[in-house]
Amino acid sequence: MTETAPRPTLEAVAARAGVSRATVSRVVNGGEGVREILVERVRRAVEELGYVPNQAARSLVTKRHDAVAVVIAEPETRVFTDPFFALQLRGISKELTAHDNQLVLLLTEGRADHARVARYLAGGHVDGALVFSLHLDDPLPGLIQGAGVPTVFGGRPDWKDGTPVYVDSDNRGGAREAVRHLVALGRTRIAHITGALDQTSAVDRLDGYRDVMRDVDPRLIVESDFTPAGGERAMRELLERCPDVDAVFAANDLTAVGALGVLRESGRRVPEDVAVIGFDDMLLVAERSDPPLTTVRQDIEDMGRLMARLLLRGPDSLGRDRNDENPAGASAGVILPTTLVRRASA
Amino acid sequence: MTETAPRPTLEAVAARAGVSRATVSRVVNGGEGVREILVERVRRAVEELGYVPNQAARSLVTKRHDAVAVVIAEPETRVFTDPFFALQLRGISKELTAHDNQLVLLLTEGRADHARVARYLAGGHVDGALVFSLHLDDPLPGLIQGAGVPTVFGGRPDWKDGTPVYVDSDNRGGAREAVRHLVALGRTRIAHITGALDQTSAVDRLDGYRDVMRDVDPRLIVESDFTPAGGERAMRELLERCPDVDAVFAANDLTAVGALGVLRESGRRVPEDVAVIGFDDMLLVAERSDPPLTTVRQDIEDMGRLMARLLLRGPDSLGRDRNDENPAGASAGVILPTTLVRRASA
DNA sequence: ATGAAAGCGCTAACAG
DNA sequence: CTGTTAGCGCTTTCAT
Repeated sequence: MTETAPRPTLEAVAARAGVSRATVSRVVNGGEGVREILVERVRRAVEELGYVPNQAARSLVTKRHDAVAVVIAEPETRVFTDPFFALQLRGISKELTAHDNQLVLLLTEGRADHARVARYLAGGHVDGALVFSLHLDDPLPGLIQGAGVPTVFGGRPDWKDGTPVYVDSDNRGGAREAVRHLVALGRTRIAHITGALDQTSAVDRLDGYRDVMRDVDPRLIVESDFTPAGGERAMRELLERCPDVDAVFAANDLTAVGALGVLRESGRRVPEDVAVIGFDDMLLVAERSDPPLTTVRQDIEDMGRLMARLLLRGPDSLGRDRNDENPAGASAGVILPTTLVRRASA
Repeated sequence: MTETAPRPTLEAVAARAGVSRATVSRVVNGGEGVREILVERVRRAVEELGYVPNQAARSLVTKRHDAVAVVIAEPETRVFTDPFFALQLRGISKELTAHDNQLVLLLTEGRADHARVARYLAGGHVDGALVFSLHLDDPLPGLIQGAGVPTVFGGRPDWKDGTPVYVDSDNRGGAREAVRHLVALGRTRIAHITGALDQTSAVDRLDGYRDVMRDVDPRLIVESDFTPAGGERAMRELLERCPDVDAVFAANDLTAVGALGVLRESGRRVPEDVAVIGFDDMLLVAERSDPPLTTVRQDIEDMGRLMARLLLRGPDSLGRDRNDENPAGASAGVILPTTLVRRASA
């Protein structure tokens, strides 16, 4: 259709405003130290010509890109079945937009893409990266760390060395609150169906459960995988091992819903016979399960926003304040609070 | 931490390989017409130095960016409650990656962002755009069309003038298939709960329903909004207006689930008394509803992939083949087939 | 406060 | 087939 009309350049604006390119550049970039009268003149020229700076040319000299990469590893997982992902992106997008940064999305499907992503990041095309990697053994975070790009992780990374900057929900605290609620309800045989334990979120939730249930009967802990089917399997096993169970804290809502089904099928009433609590507050399932699920909510969008903010603020802004209370080696993580949402299941 | 180590340039590689910059450039861009021996030498130098082309410098001269924008308008809508969005992005990402293109994500939250997006696209930062706009009266598509960037729309746009390139599911055909199935089941009082009629998908599904139900009792059509709550409301109204309804085709799964609840509550059995069919095959709800939902599936990921492919292939590849059967004015849309997935509800 | 000039790293004619 | 030479559009000293 329309040939890409040649866009006006700085030169054109300068000519039109009767000043030099340098002056136009100054005005476009804030207008510091330029006479008001000229600023005005340049502004008008920009307006009239519909001038938009050429980002490539600018980047070439400034070495900045005003763009950050968001890398999401292995999206086959839960990422594509729940709104997590979308909410996170929304939070990130809002924050980036507010700072005039672009969002470059990098999705990876296994090893094959690792090299590509690493190369891209190392290639200096973006000013930073926000990375989500769900699995503990994922080599990608390591590669990225090696790419020398400022990075903020989503979810606590399984790191030994260095102090990665990350943002996470208070999985452990949220789990504690859930279990305490169950205790307050007078339940004594409180079980836990774990998530996939190769993810820190699952580990942390298990730890939170253990914090409250000090010397719990180990049979009350069943390992699962965050899926509804996994929840069903786990609940069956649980019922077999401990028919007297009177409460279950599931690692997420999907698992909880699976458990709910098995419980009903076994003739038990929820919450009368067995109270159930989930995690995530995934509205679509938590609100519409039978009975509606009591669960631990995390503010996903806020998490995304915070990650972006941390990244843009620069590597030195975190845990390195003037009055540094933070001895070397402390982890630079930000933990977001969770809240218990009471519905009918507990 | 680490200062951005100065990245090696073409110059450096050239020096190391003992050739000119031009030769290195040729090799890096395919190596056509360069002696094998030199190609080899350059390749090694690139390898050893860890050279990565500076995209900004390249774009500056080629005017290409190997990047496409994905703009998703008004994500407060359903976009953030179902996996649609994520699947679409995955399809797009795969295709773009295969062609070494980057994905720049532009999310908009209302009018305020329109100008920003328009400016960005008009700014010539990307080679094309894939745009999703759900609402008929959304001004964004118009702005984008005006930006002069090659664009492919996701979902049939509500266009009068021009022939926008778009990809859509066969909403109308899918609806027809669903309703025909209901007819084949021997149902005679087949109702339709529509989606939000300011979206073409809802309109098309309604049209599909009408295609089969020629002179249907108008009271069997209830307008709704694609939400579970809307489905409940609509189903209540329907039951009141037509207590003899024996089947309902809901505009999507969420709506269908809402209807399911009301039906159960009213003492009707599904599918014995009333058969129900949804649309989308949103696994999380369709598979786990009670009873599991018979529904029309669309291949969302494929839709994304196709959009990207169309865009990369260039504006002239579509409906403009040598043997042009397509008179001027024909719409350049690609419609993807849907499939009826039978579960228990119909 | 403003302009002149020198590149940023790369590709694309054009010679040779 | 390979090297030389111009810029692409912008920022940034450095003078003025």
